[in-house]
Amino acid sequence: MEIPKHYAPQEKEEKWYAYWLRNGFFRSEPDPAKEPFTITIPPPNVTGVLHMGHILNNTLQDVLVRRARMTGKNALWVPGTDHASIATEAKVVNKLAEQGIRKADLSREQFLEHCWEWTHKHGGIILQQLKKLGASCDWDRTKFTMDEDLSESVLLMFEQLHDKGLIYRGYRMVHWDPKAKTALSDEEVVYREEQSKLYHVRYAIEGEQGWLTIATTRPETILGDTAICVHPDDPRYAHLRGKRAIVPLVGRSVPIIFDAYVDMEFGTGALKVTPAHDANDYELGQKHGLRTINIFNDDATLSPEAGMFVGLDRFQARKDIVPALEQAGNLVKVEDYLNKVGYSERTHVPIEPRVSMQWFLKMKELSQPALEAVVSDQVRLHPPKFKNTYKHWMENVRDWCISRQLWWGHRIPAYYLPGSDDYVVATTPELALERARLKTGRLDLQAHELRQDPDALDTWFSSWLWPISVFDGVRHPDNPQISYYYPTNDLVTAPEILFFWVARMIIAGYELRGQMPFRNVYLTGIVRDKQRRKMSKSLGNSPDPLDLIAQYGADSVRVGMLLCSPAGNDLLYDEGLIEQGRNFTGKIWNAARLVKGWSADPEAEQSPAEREAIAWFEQRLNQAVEQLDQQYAEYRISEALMNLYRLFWDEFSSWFLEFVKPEAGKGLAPATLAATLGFFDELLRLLHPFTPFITEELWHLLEPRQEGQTILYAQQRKAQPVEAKVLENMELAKGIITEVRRLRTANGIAMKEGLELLAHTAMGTDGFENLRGLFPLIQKMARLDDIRASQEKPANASSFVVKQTEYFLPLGQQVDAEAELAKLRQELDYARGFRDLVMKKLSNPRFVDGAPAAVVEKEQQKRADAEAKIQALEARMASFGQV
RNA sequence: GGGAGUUUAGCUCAGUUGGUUCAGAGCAUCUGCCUUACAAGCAGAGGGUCACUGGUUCGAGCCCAGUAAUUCCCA
Repeated sequence: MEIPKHYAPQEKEEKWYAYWLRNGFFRSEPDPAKEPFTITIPPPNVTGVLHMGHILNNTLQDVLVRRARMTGKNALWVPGTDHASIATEAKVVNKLAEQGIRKADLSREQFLEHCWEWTHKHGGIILQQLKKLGASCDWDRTKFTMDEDLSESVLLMFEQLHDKGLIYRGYRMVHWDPKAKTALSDEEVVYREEQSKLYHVRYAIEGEQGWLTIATTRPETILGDTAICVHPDDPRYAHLRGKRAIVPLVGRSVPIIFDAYVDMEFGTGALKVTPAHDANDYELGQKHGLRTINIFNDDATLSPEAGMFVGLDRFQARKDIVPALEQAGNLVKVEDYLNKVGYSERTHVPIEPRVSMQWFLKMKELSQPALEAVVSDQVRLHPPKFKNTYKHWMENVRDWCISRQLWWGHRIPAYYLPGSDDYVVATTPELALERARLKTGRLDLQAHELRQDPDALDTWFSSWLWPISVFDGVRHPDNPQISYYYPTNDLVTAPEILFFWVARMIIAGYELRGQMPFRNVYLTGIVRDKQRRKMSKSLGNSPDPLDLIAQYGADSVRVGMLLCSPAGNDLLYDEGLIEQGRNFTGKIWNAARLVKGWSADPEAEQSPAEREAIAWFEQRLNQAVEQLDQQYAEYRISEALMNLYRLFWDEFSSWFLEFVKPEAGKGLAPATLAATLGFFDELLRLLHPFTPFITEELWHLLEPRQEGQTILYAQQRKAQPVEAKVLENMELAKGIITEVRRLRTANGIAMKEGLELLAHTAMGTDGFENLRGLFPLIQKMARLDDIRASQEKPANASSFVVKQTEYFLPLGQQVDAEAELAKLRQELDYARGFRDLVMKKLSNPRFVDGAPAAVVEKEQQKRADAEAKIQALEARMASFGQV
C-alpha cells in the first residue's frame, strides 16, 4: 500500500476518534484481574470554552491515561463539568439584563430555569472541544456537579458534617462581593497593589480644645466610626485616657480606646475604628464592646445608617466626602500611598468587608489527616516545591465560609422552624419535615411552615467531593465502582487552585473514606505569552486552540504544548512550538513513507552490518525504555517527550534507517525489513500517548490490521537489561563517521568522492578491533571505500583521534595544513589541560588517601587515556614539522 | 510585613548522594547541500566566569553564609 506524500491530520483525526468511540476503547469497567488506573478530570466550568490552559492540562492527563492503558492497566479517565455557581450566575444575570430582565423581578424558580437553559445551551461545549484534542475520556461516565446523584451527595456531606458539629451558622465578618451580592471565602479574594491616597483627618476631643489625627485610606467609612484607638504605650496620646472624640461630619461622640493592636509607627499612631467595615476593626469592636454601624447596603451604596450620602456608591462617597471634610476643617493632609486591595476573584470588584450571617465549616481537625498525607508523601505533589506552600496553608487554615447568597448551586439543606432561628438539616423537604416534627413535638407541623435557608453552597463544597461523587461513593460508600477505582492515581491541575480545590479534596477524601483521593498531584504551569503575560481574552494574546488544531492537527498541538513545560513551570507559548510539533509529526510520517517503500527480497541475505545495526538499535530502545520509565515515574513528561523526539529523529531516522537503507531499486533482506518494521511498531507505541492520531494511522498502514484492532491497547516494550558495550561501540563508530564527514566538509570533498580511512594501530589495536564489526556501517555512512589498519602515518592526510586510535584520511593535495594544525593545537591544549588537572589530583596525597579507591582508579585511567591522546596528537603535529 | 522558590548558551529548560574537561538538550544562529522519506529537510559548526561575594573541601554548577535581581504564596 502506498502512503500519501502528505499527512492530512484533520481527516485522519476525525476518522480515528470516531473509530475509538465506535469500538468503546475509552470505556472502563471494574475488573479485579487488572490494576486500575484512574484520573478524574478537573471539571471545567459548564459554560466555559476551551483555552490554552485546558489544552496543556488535558493533554497531560491524556498522556498519562494512554500510557497506563499501554502498560497493562485498566485505565479510566472520568470527564465532567462544574456548575460554577458565581460565574454562571453572573453570566445569566448579564444575559437577562441585556433582555431588560432583572434578577430581583424573578422568582428563584424562574431564575433557575434561565440558568438551566443556559447550561443546556452552553454546557458541555468544552467537552466536545476536548474530543478534538484526542482526549480518551470514558464519555459514558460524564458527570455534572448538579446532576441528581452528585447534588444529593453534596447535601449528604453537609448533613454529615453538620451532625458532627463541624458546620455552624454565625454572624461574622466576611468578604462581601457587592456586585454578585454574596459572601466569598478567603480564597476567592485576590489582592492587588494599588496606588491610592492616605487621608489624614482630625477629630475633635470632646469637651476640650485639641484634636486627634488619624490616617485612613477609606475616608467614607468615617461615617461608621465607633471609636478611635491608640497604643497604650504611646506617650503622644497618654493624656487622652477616658476621653471621647467627635466623629467629623456626623458629630457622633465615640470612645478613645487603648489597644496594643495599633502600630505606633504607622500614620499618626491613631486608628479610626469601623467595626462594620474592616476585619481588624471588627475584632477590636468585639473586644471593646463597640457599636457596629453598617453604613453600606449589599451593593455597597451608602445606607441610611451612614447619615449622609445615602444611596451613593462607595467610590463616589469617597470622592465626595473629601471636600466635605475639608470644608468642615477636619482634613489635615492627603498623601500618596501604595496599598493592597482585595478583589473578587470572579466579578473583579473590590471586596467590601461586611458583617453578615453565614455558614462555616470548622477546618482545624478536619484538615489534620490531609496535612499529614502530603507531609509524609502519601499524596505526592509534583513538583515537590509545592509541599511547603501546602503545609503553610494547612497549618494556618481558617474556617471555611460555605454559604453564598446565590441561587444557582446547591441550596443549603437547613430548614427553619416556624417563627424561630432554630433549624433542622435534612437532604429533602420530606425528611426535614419529619425531623422538624420530632424536634418541635408538633406532629401536625406542615411542610409550608418550614422555611429553607435561601443561600446556596460554595461551588467548591461540591467539587471537593468530585473524585468520590463521580463514583457515587458518598451515597453508596461500598459500591463496586468506588471500591475499584478509588483512590484515583493522578490529578493534573493548576497551582492556583491548590487550596481552593486540591487541599479540600484531600480533606474530603480522608473524612469520607479515610483515604487519599489520589496518589499524585501534577501541578502545571500557567500558559503565558512570550512576554510572560498571562493569556487572556481581554489582552487578545491567546490563540483559539481549535483554530490551532484545525491548522496544525491535534498531535502537533499536543507535542508543541508539552515540549517545553516541565511540571510547575509556566509555559511561554509560541506558535513556533506548535510548528516544531508539526515538524515532528511530519518526520514520523516521512520515515513511515520511506520504510513502506522498501520491499523484501527473498534472495537477499542479511549482512553482518545489518545485524550490527539491529543489535544496536535493540539496545538503544532498551535504554530509552528504561529512561522513559524513570521519567514517567517522576512525572517528567516533557523530558519523556524530548527523549522520544530524539530517539525517533536522531537515532532511528538519522542513524538506524540510514544504516539499513537499501540501494535504490534493491530489496532488503526479509529479516532486516521485519526488524525495521518491528522497531517502527514499538516506536509508534511509545509515541502514542503524545501523538495518538498519527500513530494509530501508521500502525494501521505499516501492517495489515483488522477492524477493531487498535494501538490504544498495544503494549509498550518493558524495560530489559541494557548491553552498555553495544551502545558504547556504536557511539565510537558514530564519532568516526562524524569526523570523516566534518573533514569532508572542511576540505570541500563531496560525499560522492570515495575515500580511504587508515587506522594507525601502533598504540595497540584494542579499540580498533572492538569496532571491526561496525566498519561496514562506518563505510556506508561516511562513504569510505575502505578502512584498514596501518603501521605508518601517511603524509598529506587529515587525522583525528577516537579513543586511543589515530585515524588518517588521505586527501592527496587537498589538505589544508593550516586548518589542520589549528585544530590539532586546539585538541592538544585541551588534552594537556585535562591531563594536568588529573595529575594535580593524583599528586595530591590528600586526594589519593582521602578519596574512595574507585575514584582514584578512575583518575588513573583518565590519565592513561589523556597521555595516549597527547602522544598521538604530538606525533601528528610533529609530522607537520611542528610541536 | 511573613514565608517559599528561582537565577546555568540568544530563548526555554536539564544537571539526581560533591568526583571524567561537567558544563548539557531542544529551539534559534552560522556554513555547506534540492544526497531518489522529509528544504517543515540533510550534513556540519559556533556559542556559557553556572547571578555576585566569601566559606567548607584534596576537589563545588551541586554544600554553607551573605548580597542582588526576580517570581509566587500568605496577611
